[in-house]
Amino acid sequence: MAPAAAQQGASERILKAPPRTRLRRCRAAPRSGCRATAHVLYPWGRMPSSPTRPDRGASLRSLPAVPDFPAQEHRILEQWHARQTFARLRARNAGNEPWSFIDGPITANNPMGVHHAWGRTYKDLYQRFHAMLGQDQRYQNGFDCQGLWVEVNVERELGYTSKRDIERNGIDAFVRLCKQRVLTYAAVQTEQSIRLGMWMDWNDPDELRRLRDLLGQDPMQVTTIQGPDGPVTDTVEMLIGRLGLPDLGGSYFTFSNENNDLIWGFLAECHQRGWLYKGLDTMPWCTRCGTGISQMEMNEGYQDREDPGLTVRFPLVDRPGESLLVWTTTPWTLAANVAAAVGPELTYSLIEQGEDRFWVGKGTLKTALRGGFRVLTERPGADLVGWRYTGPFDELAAVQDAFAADGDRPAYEHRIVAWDEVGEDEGTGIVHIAPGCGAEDHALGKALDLPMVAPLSEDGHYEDGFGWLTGLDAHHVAARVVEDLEARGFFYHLEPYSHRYPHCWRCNTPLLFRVVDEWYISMGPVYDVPRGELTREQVDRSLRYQIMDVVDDIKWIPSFGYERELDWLRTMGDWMISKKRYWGLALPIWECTECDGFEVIGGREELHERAVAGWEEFEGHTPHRPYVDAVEVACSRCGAPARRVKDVGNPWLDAGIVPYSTLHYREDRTYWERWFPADFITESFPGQFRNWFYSMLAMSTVLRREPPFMSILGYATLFGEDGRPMHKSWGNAIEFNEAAERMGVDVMRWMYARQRPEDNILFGYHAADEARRELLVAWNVAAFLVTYANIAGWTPEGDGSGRLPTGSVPAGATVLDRWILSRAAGLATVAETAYADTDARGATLAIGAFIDDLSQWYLRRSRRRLSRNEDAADRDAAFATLHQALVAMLRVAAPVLPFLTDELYQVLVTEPLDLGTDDADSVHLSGWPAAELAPLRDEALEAAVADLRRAVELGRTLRSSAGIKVRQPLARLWLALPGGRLGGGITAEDEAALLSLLQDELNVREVQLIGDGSELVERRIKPLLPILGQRGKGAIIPAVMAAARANEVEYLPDGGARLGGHELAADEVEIQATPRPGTAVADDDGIVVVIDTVLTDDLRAEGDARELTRAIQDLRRAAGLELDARIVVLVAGDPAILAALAPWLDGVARDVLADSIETSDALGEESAGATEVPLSGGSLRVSLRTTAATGSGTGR
RNA sequence: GGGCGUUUAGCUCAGCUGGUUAGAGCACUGCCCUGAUAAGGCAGAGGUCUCUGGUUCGAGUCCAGAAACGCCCA
Repeated sequence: MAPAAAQQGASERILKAPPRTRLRRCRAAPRSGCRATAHVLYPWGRMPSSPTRPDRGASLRSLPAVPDFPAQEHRILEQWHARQTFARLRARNAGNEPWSFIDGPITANNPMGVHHAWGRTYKDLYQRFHAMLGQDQRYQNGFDCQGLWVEVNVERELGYTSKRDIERNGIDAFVRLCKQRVLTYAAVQTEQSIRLGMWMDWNDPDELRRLRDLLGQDPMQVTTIQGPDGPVTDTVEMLIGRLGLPDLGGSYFTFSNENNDLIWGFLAECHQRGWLYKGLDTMPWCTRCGTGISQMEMNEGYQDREDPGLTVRFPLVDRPGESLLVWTTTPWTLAANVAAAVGPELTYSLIEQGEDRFWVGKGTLKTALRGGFRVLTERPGADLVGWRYTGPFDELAAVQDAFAADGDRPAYEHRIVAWDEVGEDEGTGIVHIAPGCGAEDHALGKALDLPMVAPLSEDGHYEDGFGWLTGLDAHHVAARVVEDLEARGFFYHLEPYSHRYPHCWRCNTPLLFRVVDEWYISMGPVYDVPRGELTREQVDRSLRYQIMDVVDDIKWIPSFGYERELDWLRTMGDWMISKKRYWGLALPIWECTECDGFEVIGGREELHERAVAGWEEFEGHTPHRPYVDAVEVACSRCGAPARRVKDVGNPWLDAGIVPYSTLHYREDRTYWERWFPADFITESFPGQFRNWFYSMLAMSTVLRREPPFMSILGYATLFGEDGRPMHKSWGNAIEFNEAAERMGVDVMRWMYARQRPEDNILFGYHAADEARRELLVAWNVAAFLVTYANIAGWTPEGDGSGRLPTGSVPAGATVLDRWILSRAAGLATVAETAYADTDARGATLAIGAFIDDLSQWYLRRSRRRLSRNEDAADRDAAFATLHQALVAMLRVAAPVLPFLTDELYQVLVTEPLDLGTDDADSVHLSGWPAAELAPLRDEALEAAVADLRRAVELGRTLRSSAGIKVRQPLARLWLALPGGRLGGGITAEDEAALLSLLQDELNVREVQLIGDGSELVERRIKPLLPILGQRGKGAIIPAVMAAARANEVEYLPDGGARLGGHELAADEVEIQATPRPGTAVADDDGIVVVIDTVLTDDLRAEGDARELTRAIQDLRRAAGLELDARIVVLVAGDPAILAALAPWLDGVARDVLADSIETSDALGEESAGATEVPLSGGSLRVSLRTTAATGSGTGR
């Protein structure tokens, strides 16, 4: 605390004549320096001058007018660290009822972005809320470590261009670099997450970097790291493999031994049930990465691309002179052509062009052909089926081999086949079929038992047997193929063709299709009956339906997630789990070198037992390539050695197992049962239905047939402020670190929390400014409290046990005090329901509304009570109320705004109560306040104030339209209320107090309540339509409403009314006051306000006095005076005006802290800074000077 | 081609189980309040609630169809 600040607010000002003595109450102040002080008070509160004030030590730390959120957040982070705040929170809740959250692992491959911060805000805020409820939690963050994305980045850093580079330089070195990269970014993301305010069981980032460096030196060196239960010593490689396990603590890493081992177990389980198989398929293939791309991944990589649109001719063998015209955008696949497909239902035309005769789909004649033509005949596609044609590359050895007779199968020739999928939207209506180069082609080829020509190697070059093509890169042969076809007479036409084409989602290489072996988990059959009608046996056979049953038990937020997941499960193909890469889960599949059997090993122990060779090489290593590849087992079918397939696993396996691996499913079943299933998970919806959500569901269904999590919150996508995806080259990208330091993370968290999760968020500094302004209002309220509490010498009192008394109305509280406290209690209740229901938005909006009420109503209406109040008891009640309301808000908002709330909590609670680390010295240790605040709730009062505020708005509208400033007092205001009462259900005393508030707010000398009998208003009827509708009287509504609008109403003695010939009961109508036409009135829903606009001289003079006060305050501020600096005011002008003002000058002096107001008919020399103040009767010149007595004051 | 979502003011979005006169924030204009002052308030302007049809006494809201956009799947 700055010494200057500590000395502030030393004296209490009682600004009233005549002189008297007053004792200031001594507040409970644990620090020294509190003593009762007597002040002699002079007229207008002149104080004995005292340049240095007594240091009472009990003042509140003053707050800057404009907070520096980022700087403040850094200070709070240090404070949390120094005071072990999080550790104490965990200790306090340990053993309580658990609330289980499982963190979806973030890929530790790059610094985290602002889009990660969105999800991580949810993760943190719900954890913080449940901690405030006292629930025990695990707080384990997760890092996703294995997979192609890490490999690609490491390759880039190394400048590698293909898999051959990796093998040449050693798989072990490459895998080690991948591990190092993961550790690097795990450390970075840890630091960033801490910056975001996430409370998790974090590793020390420096320790992660140390392990990374040691791994780089020598993975086998032994080192020691500090675990939660003591030091752990092992080789560096093995320590890294044990990260996140109980003895090391910290974040979980999906590359851990335990994670990998449990996946082995899962795959072995799948195998036992017969669901694991090797499939041969054409699949999208990235030639750079040398790997197949799953359907799921392919969907992420569609991009616009221009390809050659090539039309070729296939001469018909049995119809000399006639050819098929076939169109393709992938000329490289023509060498693998096997058939030409026609739509059996389509019509085909034989046309003549010069010497040539072509068969073309009738619907494509105009687009496919070039130049004039003549139609010779037409035939249905079905007629063409079976015709033989000459293929474009029949001379190639590979083609001849594929077409040759093989066993039972006769030799094959190119021919026309029927395919329902053939369309006429583009091309020629005749489709080139290459079962070795396309997924659909492959399926068709399988169905028709066509031969297959597979032209490409892993890196996308033609295999042997393709003549001049052999060895060429398929990406770059189009031009030469076209040349070749032209030379040999197969060419018809070429033009560029733009379309969406799949690209590798990691490296952007256009994908090709290739025939490969991959490993799959069967999802089981899809039955063509509604789920409800499936038999038990059917479900037992089909994993997809078992998963669906699990999905039924989960609460999806937003609810459409449920349907999405089911839809995905209904339509998904088998789950491809293999990838021909290096860094990842080593698939535990050992293939026999002799027979076609394979073994699936369920864990490291089992592998050890069954190993027949190579165990020594593997021992001491994590289960990664290349060491695990050395182990051989014996084939259980034929006894021959079996070797591990070289594939690694799909990374979603890694993330999907975490509800088991991180909850110690294998080694501590009691622990697992305590935390499984998770109560809550949250991730971004797009994509995860088929990724993390799916893999967790699938794995948990196989292992337990139970849901791994009970509720799931999905959120949408983050875009730049311009509505486009964030992209560095578009200039709309914002890095997390930059955003954190420029706007502050609380502002960011506020934006995220108030966003509707299912809507995409537009993120940027403009939006941040809006959010920031909301928080500034809360800040201003606190700053105001601190400033004036210090001037008044007020500090909060503890209850003696390190706590703040909450839930009781301070002695001497006004109706407004009780109102804001009721609002605070209501806020806590509403926010609790919202948070508990995973509705951070609801909580955030409620907090925002409360801040608004606190600032716009409570504080604005209470300013005078807090600043220039002669009644200390009343003033203290106001301070106590404002303090309690503010602290209540801080506690409710703490999960969303951990920094801002704790900073203010320090100032308002921790410091003045002198709380230490044995107490709740942080808002995050203060517990959830709803129960404490509940006794303060008074809903009738809240309703009454709502009415009052509406009346105030009407009054302001009237003043505004009459052109009368609020500063100008008015004689009276008439008010009509529905039912004649404010709200209803409050005491007459409260009502009177609220009306005097109205009087003050609208600056009128008198408020008169009027009934509907007054000549100012008339009765108006409002039929209650929903009630009428419910009672089946809908048909009479038009007539009733017409009468109501015309005010043709007959009021009945029982409170009912007759309208348009229909009699309505008392409870079917509401009778309201409405302005009688022609008066200066405003109304809204039965509230009517009328103002008296007649100004008397007396009223004008009072208005002038307020005008003068305003002007002097402006001068004070312009002169940079301290809030409590004393002044002398000089006023010059027309004596008549001065005379009219005279009765009000004492009041003015009091308000502006003037020792005296000197009047004259002309200003002297010292009036250089004088200002002209226009008043009703003419203007005055006003200036001021400080008195010598001015003290050090309250700086701001 | 199928599924899901979205469509309300210039922009971003509220609008609960249908109730007659559709709101907020930002931006714009004017005014006001103010020792919370780099904040705050009021007012103005700005809308065929995407379109068509239906249910209903009454539709932004419910139903059906269409269109556009987005996501997912084929």
